[in-house]
Amino acid sequence: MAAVPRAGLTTERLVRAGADLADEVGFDQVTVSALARRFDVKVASLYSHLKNSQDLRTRIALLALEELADRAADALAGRAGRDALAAFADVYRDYARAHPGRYAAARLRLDPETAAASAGVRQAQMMRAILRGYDLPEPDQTHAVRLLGSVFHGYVSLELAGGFSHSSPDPQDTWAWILDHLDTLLRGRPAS
Amino acid sequence: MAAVPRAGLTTERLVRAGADLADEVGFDQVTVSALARRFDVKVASLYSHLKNSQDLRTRIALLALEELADRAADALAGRAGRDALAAFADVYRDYARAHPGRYAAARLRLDPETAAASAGVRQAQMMRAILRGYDLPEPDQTHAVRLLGSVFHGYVSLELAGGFSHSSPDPQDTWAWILDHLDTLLRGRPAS
DNA sequence: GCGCTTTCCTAAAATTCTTAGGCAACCTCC
DNA sequence: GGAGGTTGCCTAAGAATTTTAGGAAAGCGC
Repeated sequence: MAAVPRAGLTTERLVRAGADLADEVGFDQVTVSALARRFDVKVASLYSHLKNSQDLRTRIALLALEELADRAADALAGRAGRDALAAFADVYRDYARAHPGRYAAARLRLDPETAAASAGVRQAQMMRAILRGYDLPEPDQTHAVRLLGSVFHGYVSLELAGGFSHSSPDPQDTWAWILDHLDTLLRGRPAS
Repeated sequence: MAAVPRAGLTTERLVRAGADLADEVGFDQVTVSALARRFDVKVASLYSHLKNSQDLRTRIALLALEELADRAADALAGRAGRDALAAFADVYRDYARAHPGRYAAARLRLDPETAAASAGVRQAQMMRAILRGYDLPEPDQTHAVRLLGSVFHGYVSLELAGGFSHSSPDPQDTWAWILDHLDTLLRGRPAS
């Protein structure tokens, strides 16, 4: 009898392949069936490694949050102030552009306890670390964390949705303008 | 024979009901089947009024964009400066909180020509009208349009995703803080 | 080699999306 | 008021996805 080689499925590999699939065809096109096809395996086989379709999506989201946090941590090393702010912001923007499916996954609504155990927490901590350089008293610091989160997510999200495409000025210039003004705002001094 | 009363389906009614459904169960749970159940009608019957499932979602998105633009236009009447800015921002936030499914629909990626014919264009025009009160030269005005869009969308989106829940300070305070600082930023003078 | 666990399978049910074609209700026009 | 055309909703059917249940075989430890 022909030996039937194992495909070597693991939750890890499935989630990573699911993330790649998301980047290629969009997060909401990620399906257990498509993933099975990619591994040339029957659909039911995946259910030994994944609880269900939602479980797959959640795991991709957690992977994306980890990757984002890792990159942010790297980018922040040795930086402070405006430098740190820009580095952090660029990580977000670059990640979203390079991995739109993963980025969309990271925006998935997680139930509170899953969210609390995710790398999203690390991201918030890094944001606070950046803001320490601006010496804001509470509750301003928290307000600022929320503002930065909103701007970064909002901008990246709109740019990804094609909101700024084919229009001048260059989105890159807007990005720099925004970072400049955020820096100024956090310093409490007027823009040039 | 028992008279079989017509359900009175129209594209209009279906889209409105679909939007309500989105608010109740989430935009991505909006399905042709669920909509048919709601009208107590067979699924295939909807295909006389809707091209397909994607068509339904697109129409809900366009409805939401119209509603948002209408509310924004109402809110802006007779206002200028910081007042107009806050009124516009509150329309977004309030709409998203009252109609989360519709708001999610409004974030749907539309193909460029559909987007160009949507009420999204009116929203951008209103944003520029608000900014005329701040007297910004180009390209700063465009940068500012993008910044405001990012902040409004980003904040509302994060708040809706539960990002600020159960944490102090009150999100309402953050919202006011952000609007204050945006106003200041646009004026080019330091915050108090 | 012998069992045990893991891995992947077949089979089957439920749900959704979509198209094709039919009958009956309604509107128009004589 | 009936004839004919149009519209509205139907039945039927196929394809895809999700999920569960249970089976066979591969590879591990002894």
